[in-house]
Amino acid sequence: MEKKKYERKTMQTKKEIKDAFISLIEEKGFNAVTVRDIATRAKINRGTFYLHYLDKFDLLEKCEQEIFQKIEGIARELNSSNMKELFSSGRPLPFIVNLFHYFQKDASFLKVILSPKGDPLFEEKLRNTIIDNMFRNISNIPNMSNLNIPLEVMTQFISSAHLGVIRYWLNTDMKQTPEEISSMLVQMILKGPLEASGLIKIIMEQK
Amino acid sequence: MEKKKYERKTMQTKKEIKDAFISLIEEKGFNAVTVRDIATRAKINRGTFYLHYLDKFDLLEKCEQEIFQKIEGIARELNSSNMKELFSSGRPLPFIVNLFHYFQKDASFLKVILSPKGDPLFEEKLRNTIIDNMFRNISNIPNMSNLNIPLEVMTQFISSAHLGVIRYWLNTDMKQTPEEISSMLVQMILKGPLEASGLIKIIMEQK
DNA sequence: TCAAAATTCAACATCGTGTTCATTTAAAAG
DNA sequence: CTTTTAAATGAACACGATGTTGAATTTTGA
Repeated sequence: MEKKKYERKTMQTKKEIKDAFISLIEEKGFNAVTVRDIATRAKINRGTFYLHYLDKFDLLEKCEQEIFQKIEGIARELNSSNMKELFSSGRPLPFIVNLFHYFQKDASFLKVILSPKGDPLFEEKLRNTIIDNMFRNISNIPNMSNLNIPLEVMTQFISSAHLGVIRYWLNTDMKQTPEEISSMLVQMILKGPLEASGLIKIIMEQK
Repeated sequence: MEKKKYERKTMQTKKEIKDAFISLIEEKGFNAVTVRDIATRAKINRGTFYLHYLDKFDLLEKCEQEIFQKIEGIARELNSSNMKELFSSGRPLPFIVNLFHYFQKDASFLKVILSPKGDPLFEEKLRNTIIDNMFRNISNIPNMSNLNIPLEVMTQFISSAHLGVIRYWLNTDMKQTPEEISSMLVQMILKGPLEASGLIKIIMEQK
């Protein structure tokens, strides 16, 4: 009760700053947002902003850290899933499903930050996180060197495809359930997108 | 010979501006680059910059326009390829192969502009261009509404996967030939990345 | 009510911006 | 080589965002 005495007040101010920040990124893009803008929108003094953050980059970093801490939490609470089981079952990784569930909750921020108005570095970090958790126990597999396609090329393909679908899902207001969308993803990964969607069949049946 | 009299001089200055611009984006990212920086690096007066461009955003736009004009040229010179033939042959679309050939030439700019230090909107525009040219004659196909996976989800998956591989290829100094890398891509699209790479087989053979 | 913490307010030097205008430099043409 | 004319320079300007300071004020919890 010593250090937390005035915590509530501080937290409220920080929340107002973050809310203003997100709405401003959505409107004009992160780069165009100024500390003035944030202070005005949050109805605080510009000096108050600097009591909590070094600058707008610091604020961005703090916001992103929150997200990654939650993702780490999700990854930790899952027993590292068995790849072999995944591949034969055709079911999405529990990590991915839970990720979509979480994204649904923090959609407003994630949608903005993953858009072209947001932070390109965030997408890169998120891609790496997804790959790390997806192939967590794959490094010990031998004979990796003689793949038809370099492992790195494949992981870039998979992680980018995931991010593309995540971005689309957020931008279209999450019409599908987390289970539906992650199931689509795993089907496209396992069979290829043309086969999984059935499009290839339709095209082939045409004269 | 009326208007082009002093064209050479102008062009040289513009080239110096663009070269300085690209190297500066690579160093500090587009957002951190100032007109001052560009003028200093290009060894011109700051005022001279404004004789040619409105601001750094205008310069960025002009640079990107050049790229898209070249891509349009590539798309035009190809007879719109037959999807059915593509799917049964397992060969990459000529458009994609030619795109990689062109990317190899303008690699220095494309690598930078597609990186997190570049312009996120450029990637989005490039993704749309790729999809437009890939599925050019697909809108007339009936029964699209009852696909297993919404067409938009599939196209986001495919275009994002392509961009991921393109980014990787540029960042690793294009170790594969355009033919090789686009062949990997089409294999991953047709069979799925795990099957195409052979990784799934290796994992399944493990006890 | 009182003390501490959080916030406000005004002021400051610094830097990048975009514009201007007179001047200088350099290229093409005679 | 000289003239013409476009391109580039250099200096100055007002503006707005930055990050910092110190004193005053408000809010909070005890």
